[in-house]
Amino acid sequence: MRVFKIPEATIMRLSVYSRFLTKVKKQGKVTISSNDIAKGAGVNSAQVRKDLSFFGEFGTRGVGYNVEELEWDILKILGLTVEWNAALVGFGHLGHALALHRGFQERGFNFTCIFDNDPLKIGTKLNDVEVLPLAKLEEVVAQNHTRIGVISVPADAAQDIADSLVRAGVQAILNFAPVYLSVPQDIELRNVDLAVNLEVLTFYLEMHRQGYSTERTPNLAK
Amino acid sequence: MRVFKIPEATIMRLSVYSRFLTKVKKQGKVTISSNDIAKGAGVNSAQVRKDLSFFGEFGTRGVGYNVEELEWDILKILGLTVEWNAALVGFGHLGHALALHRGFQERGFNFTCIFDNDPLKIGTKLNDVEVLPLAKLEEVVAQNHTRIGVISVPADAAQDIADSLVRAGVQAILNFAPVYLSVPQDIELRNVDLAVNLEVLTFYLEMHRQGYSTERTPNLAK
DNA sequence: TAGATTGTTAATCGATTAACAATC
DNA sequence: TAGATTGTTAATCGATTAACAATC
Repeated sequence: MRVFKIPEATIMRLSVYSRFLTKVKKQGKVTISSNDIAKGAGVNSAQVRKDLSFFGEFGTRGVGYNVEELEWDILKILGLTVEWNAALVGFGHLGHALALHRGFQERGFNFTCIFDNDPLKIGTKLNDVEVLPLAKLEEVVAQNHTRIGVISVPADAAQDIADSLVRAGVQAILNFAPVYLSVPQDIELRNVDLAVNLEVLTFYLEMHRQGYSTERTPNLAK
Repeated sequence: MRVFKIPEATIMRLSVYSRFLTKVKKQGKVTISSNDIAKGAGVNSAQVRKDLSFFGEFGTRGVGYNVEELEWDILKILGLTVEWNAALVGFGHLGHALALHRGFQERGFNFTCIFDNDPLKIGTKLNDVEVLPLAKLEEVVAQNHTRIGVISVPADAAQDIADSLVRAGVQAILNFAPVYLSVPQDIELRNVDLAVNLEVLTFYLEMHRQGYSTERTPNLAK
């Protein structure tokens, strides 16, 4: 099997580039340089060109990139030229916010099934989608061939949910619970940890307060 | 000024370790090895020891770490032995979920002021906190000496909000809007991009579908 | 003492960046 | 042709990991 090693940071940046290109396209720009993309994404231009070079040649020397074509090419790389269905598990405040999140809709993500164990939530509907009990998860997710599961349940329930999703046949899990989940090697798992990012901030504030300079690698987030 | 270079990945892992230690403490364990912490956080034991070594010596050779002491020491490093007040800007679904997010409360984060520009939301209350109009942001944040701002407004409004927060004197910003924000160098800025993480998953699913193996660096998220 | 596990060094590995030939 | 900008190489930089002496 062909092996294709791409830094994960590259994938994350491509996602950022593509959204920036969408914005630039709306402003009517037709052509853009790696330098302008870099400024719009907070990285340097060599990084932009290097990231793209993993996947081919997309620009014209001396000219730059066609905004619309490059946007489309990146969306193709990310698998975003089709819509994706996902199962949402946990319909609390965060789950609710995710289900309605504009940033997901804009990029073609749909939550086609939603699960919770709260009797007050079960049976309610979000648009056309009925909230189902957790007991139905494996059956429904398997039947729908849903490939992506999103976990927004409390930390102590998350591992059980992950296990259920895996048994139901999902191939990828996005986990919002602040806990490390163990899943089989062939399952793609990513964690979004809201508190971790806030704690990075308090760490630096605390360091500054103590009179330390905390120079560090410039990175995407800065 | 003393310079203190710590990989940001180390800080993020410390946050994960400390939550795992809290869990372990509740289970009644008194002592733990770097190997067990590593398993609980999905990293290897050398990484755990290296991460800690930036800040001192916390264990006993041949024995391991005292769970409660290490938990506390890490919280101290992260600046989490005190409570933190933050300003929340944007009280839509996501802002609402963040304000009620258990993972923030547990770690001592309070949103002591909330802003939105929707007349229907202004004047409503969340617990004791009244939602104020954006026009009040700079005045209130400055008066309260709020050091952290959290942005959960649509992408096209985020830069203006960031500018306001900076003028109001915040030192750190956590941005949930899917856009790169430009802020002065001395402001700590981190982005939580919900869609980026989902798109990393679709990228790998798409690669697999096309018959590529996407071996890559094992990392914290996996 | 024997076994266990830390703290740290040095090697390895991988990602970022500078520089420049290619070329529009 | 002169100027601009890409694509790519090689150098640099930084983070991870293996290995082991220190030591409980």
